[in-house]
Amino acid sequence: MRQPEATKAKILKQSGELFNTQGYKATSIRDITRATRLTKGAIYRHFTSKDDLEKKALLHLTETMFGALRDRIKQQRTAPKKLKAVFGFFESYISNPPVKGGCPLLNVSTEVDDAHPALRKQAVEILDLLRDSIITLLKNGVKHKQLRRTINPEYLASIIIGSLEGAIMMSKLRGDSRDIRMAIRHLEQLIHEITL
Amino acid sequence: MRQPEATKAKILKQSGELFNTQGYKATSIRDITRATRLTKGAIYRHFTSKDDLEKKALLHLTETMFGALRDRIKQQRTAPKKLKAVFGFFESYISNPPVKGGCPLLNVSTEVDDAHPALRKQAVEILDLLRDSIITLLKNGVKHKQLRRTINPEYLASIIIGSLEGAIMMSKLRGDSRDIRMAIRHLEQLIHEITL
DNA sequence: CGTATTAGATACCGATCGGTATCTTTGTAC
DNA sequence: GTACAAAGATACCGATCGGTATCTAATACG
Repeated sequence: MRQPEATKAKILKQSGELFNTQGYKATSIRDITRATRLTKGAIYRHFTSKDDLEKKALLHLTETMFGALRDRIKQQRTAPKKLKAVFGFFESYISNPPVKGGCPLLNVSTEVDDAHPALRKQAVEILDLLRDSIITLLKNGVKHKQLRRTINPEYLASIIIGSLEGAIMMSKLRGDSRDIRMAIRHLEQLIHEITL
Repeated sequence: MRQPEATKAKILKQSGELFNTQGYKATSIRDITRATRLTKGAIYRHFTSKDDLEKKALLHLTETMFGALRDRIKQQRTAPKKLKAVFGFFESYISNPPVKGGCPLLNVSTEVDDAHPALRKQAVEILDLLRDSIITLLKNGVKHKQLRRTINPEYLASIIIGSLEGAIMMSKLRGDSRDIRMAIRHLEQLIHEITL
């Protein structure tokens, strides 16, 4: 019955859900022991401190998120369709969340202040990764003559991510998907205008 | 030296700043006593509980925010200019914040989950107020023949608020105003297209 | 089978949490 | 000036915080 790797994975998964729903500071070790049905001893055997667990749980959330996102992107062959797959992925945060609590990037970035520099750095890295993925996607679209040569990929990536994250905030707050769907409608129009 | 109203106002202001920067749950009564140089006795004289203080501090933040926003809107005479004033207000959250910690709506909405129903309800009310202000602004623009009759005010309001909030999240995380400025550039283009 | 190692449980640490009861100080009315 | 009410300080409550030392039980290996 002793499976340390499975135990560690369970702690990462459950604590990730708690951090992403309740917040990092607001989630106690005790909350995690209740969720995992383990004890403090088990948790501190696998992680050196709560900060350590926070960092690794966020990393796990990020990998889950980007894994699901890449799967969706891969299924499409052209840049416009790949972009729409990205939009669909963000809509799923409301309708069928890949991780509980919504977008880990949005959640962690609003929680971290200057007192939490490690998590903040990690949040910037997540944003950069997402941004770079979309920029690459747009540039490939230009290269393969699917998108207009005149576009500004950095600018468009910022608009796309910002619109989606803001809409997720609103939709999650209201508990319905209207705002995220409107954002997607707007972004699809935007993509349509730059599609060749 | 005894000025209870001034004391209460000080508690509201300082706790609002702390809640808005560190988070509501993450800010302790002790943090507030340190910031105000008062004691627990003083705080619990003016507020019945921490929950009560959280609610009233958020209300105070909201009033400050909408007060500053309305001032900017009033200074402009036409709907397109009033909208640009709204954009400028959101840009000030990064360059010269009217309240420390950025947008209270964004901050509170990502913190509240189902365990915080009172604050959540208040957050929805703030979003509704902001949304309705912009919808009214757009409808007045149509009425006075400044904006096209064909626009969808509810849709546009959602796009505008979402883009701004998402961009604030990114700009605050990165510590520079590039993302919020790009969002504003995009929204100004959007307004230009519907201006008569 | 016996033994070393390690996963995980238990019990405890000082500090801090939100909250309350009580006391002192201040301003006011007569 | 004295009595009274209100403002704020102090001291304490039980519960919980993150963290650690120690103990037990399960596995791997000879």
